[in-house]
Amino acid sequence: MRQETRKDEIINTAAKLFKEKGYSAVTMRDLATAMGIKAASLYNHINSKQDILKTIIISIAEEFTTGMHSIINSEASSISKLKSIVKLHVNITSKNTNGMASLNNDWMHLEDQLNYYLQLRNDYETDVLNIIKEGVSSSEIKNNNPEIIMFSMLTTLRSLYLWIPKKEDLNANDLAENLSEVLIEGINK
Amino acid sequence: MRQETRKDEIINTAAKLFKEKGYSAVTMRDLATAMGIKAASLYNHINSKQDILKTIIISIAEEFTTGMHSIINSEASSISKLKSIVKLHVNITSKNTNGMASLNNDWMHLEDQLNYYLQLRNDYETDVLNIIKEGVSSSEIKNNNPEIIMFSMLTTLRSLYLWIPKKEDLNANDLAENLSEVLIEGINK
DNA sequence: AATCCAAACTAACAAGTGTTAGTTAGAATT
DNA sequence: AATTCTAACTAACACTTGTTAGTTTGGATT
Repeated sequence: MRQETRKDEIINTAAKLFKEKGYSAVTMRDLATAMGIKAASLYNHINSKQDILKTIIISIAEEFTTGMHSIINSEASSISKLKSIVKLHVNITSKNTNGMASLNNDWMHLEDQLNYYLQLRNDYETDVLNIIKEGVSSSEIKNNNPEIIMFSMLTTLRSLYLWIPKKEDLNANDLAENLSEVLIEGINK
Repeated sequence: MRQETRKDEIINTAAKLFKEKGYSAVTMRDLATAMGIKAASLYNHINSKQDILKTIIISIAEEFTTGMHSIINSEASSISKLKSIVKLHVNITSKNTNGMASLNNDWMHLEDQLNYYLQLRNDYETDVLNIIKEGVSSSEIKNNNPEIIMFSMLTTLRSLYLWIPKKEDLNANDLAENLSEVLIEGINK
């Protein structure tokens, strides 16, 4: 457990503010006030506002990519791969809801790293879609439009950052379990 | 079919820009450039930047409220009420994807109307939740956590604005049909 | 012909933006 | 005791922000 540096504190505080108002609406003076210091002092620790955003988003995006690779390489049914994806989202989001908000809402304000992010995101979606298509081929999954299934799953999972903080009583495993059930089995009795 | 005024053009253009970069990142000069005029000229037609956001968001929010009321007052099973909600979202979103983006992403930048918006939103969620709970009581719907069901449905439906423009070939009815199937019946064969 | 009006313009404003330069104070290390 | 490091500070910069005031233009209405 590496201990939290001053830089980490700034980045975490920034993520929290970005979640509330969005990247563009948060000023360096807002961030400084939240830290209890003056704006100029921030620059002893960070390079730029943009660099804060980059740090927040890219690290999470890469975490998802790593997780997805290990799911793809596992020998498992399509359904159980989808369940692992649910778990992956619940786990990463639980650890860092504020960062997930930035990833979801402020990725378009990335500058140098925008294309890299878009590539990671696109690859990820393709991977999910392929798992669903495999499931359809092997008759595990109903032959609905695979893109609609992907869209529905991913948008739900991407919105977890809004929901997890409100339900702190529900632990991560239970949530993943319940969510898998709803997403995969439906709700009709 | 009321014809589009200059003010409407500005608001629609603003919604498009807000979708791409978010309310805070769009300047009045950006908007003016997109309209092919100077920033000051905008003020012959609109009162303020904030007023544009208000117009975009509140009208849509009220449309949802109206739709929900007629669904609640209908004599229908819980499942078919949920299907009507899916249709409501598909219809409203199809008509105005850009506005839906603002509603989803920039509501927190509302000033005078923020509390009103939050009230509409909260009432709407409560209505959805009650429909689900009724369905559970009447054994139409599986006894999963009703809040998880609501969360999953609403986040999917709220993200339609991202998806509909990419799939213009799919007509609104087919999309609503497919989406209902996935959300209600699940994907497991 | 005179008036009105919609819709654009130029010029300017006060406030706020991210960031840099240079400095200071205390704690830790040599 | 001298030095380095961490983390703050003040002051300032060049630029951008939303918005206002006042003016001009060309077409429609009287």
